[in-house]
Amino acid sequence: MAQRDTLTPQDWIKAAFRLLTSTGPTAIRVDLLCRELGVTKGSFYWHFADLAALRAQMVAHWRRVATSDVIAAMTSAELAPRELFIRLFETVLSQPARDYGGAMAEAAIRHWAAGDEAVQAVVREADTERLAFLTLQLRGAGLSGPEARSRAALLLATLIGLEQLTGEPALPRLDIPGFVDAMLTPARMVDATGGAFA
Amino acid sequence: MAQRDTLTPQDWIKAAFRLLTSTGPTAIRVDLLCRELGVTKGSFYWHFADLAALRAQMVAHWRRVATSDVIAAMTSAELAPRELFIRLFETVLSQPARDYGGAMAEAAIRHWAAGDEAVQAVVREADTERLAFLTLQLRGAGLSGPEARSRAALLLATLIGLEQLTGEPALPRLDIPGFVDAMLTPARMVDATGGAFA
DNA sequence: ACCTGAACACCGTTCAAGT
DNA sequence: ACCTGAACACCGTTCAAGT
Repeated sequence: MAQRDTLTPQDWIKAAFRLLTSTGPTAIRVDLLCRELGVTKGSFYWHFADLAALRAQMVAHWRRVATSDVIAAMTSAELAPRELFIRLFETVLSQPARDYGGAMAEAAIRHWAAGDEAVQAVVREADTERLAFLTLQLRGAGLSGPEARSRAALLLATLIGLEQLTGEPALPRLDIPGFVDAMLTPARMVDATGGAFA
Repeated sequence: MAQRDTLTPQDWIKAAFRLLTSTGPTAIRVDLLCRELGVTKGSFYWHFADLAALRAQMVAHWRRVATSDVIAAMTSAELAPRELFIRLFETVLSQPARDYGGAMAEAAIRHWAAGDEAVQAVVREADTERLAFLTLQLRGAGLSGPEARSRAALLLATLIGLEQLTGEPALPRLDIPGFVDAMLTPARMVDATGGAFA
């Protein structure tokens, strides 16, 4: 593809995401990456210690684009919580538009995390950042602390799950505003001991 | 481990899930499986055409245990939708109790699906079956057709997402009954053209 | 029918040598 | 600094031979 006379880490990472989305996770191989970039395998090992190092960089890129950048964009848009959540769902549901692999990347990354401590740490960071952001928004919408935390985790789970489902069993038409409204509506929370929760 | 004098496919599948949960997805290797079962590699290739065939059997097993069996158990318990949903969430949140790999299996299977048509077909079947079951329950709880379908997809997404999050960023305490109540509460549904939805 | 043991093939990784 | 080309190592797969 379009390349300058010397390769950058970004070139390798982009090529790897391209292979991931086009052919699947097994296509992330040194020889295929090199064919894609028109170099030999030694070049790869000058830029990266091994394939695990490349995956680590892919995960770092995903963390930035899929988490921090999204949160920054949402924050700067200064939307009310309700509209912000609706836009978040729309972003997740319009998967193919993303350039870092979309749903395939999420599945691959969470899979890699199971066998790679470093990857797992980054995924945890991303989830924690998302959770804190969602909790903040829900507090802003008037929910109590415990309730905002609970609903934030459930919202995050829904977003992650939808990412895995998009395109799969032909999802029905979703009433996102209705769902968001339901999530913004406080419930009576009672803890296991029977005492008031909030 | 405990083995009769001749191995069954079940022995291999169980060993593979054991390796998956203990060491991660990269541990599903012919040599490691054989060490675990006390045989040589030729034995594996008498039972299975290749590793892809073993994975296909693992996916088939997951589909039965994680989908059909769960639905059958829920159905025979004859619970009201609200209690049924609460129990479903509890089942998902108590991951380690499962014997087919739990959350790690879900991530691995959805990852394999990206590069394997046969696996993808089974995952699609499982999702479709879950979706139909949840939709049926929501209709039983009094939601309209379109609303039940929408909420069923969002419920399924939440369950799948929670499976990926369990244990990860130390989830806060979740108010599952409150969430279920919110999902059972009908919303005014209006479609994109502005007309009444249901 | 079920498994052994050795061979082969593929792809990840290394490294001395080039520019 | 960045890459080539050849070598090596590992693990998936095959297969003739054993019981």
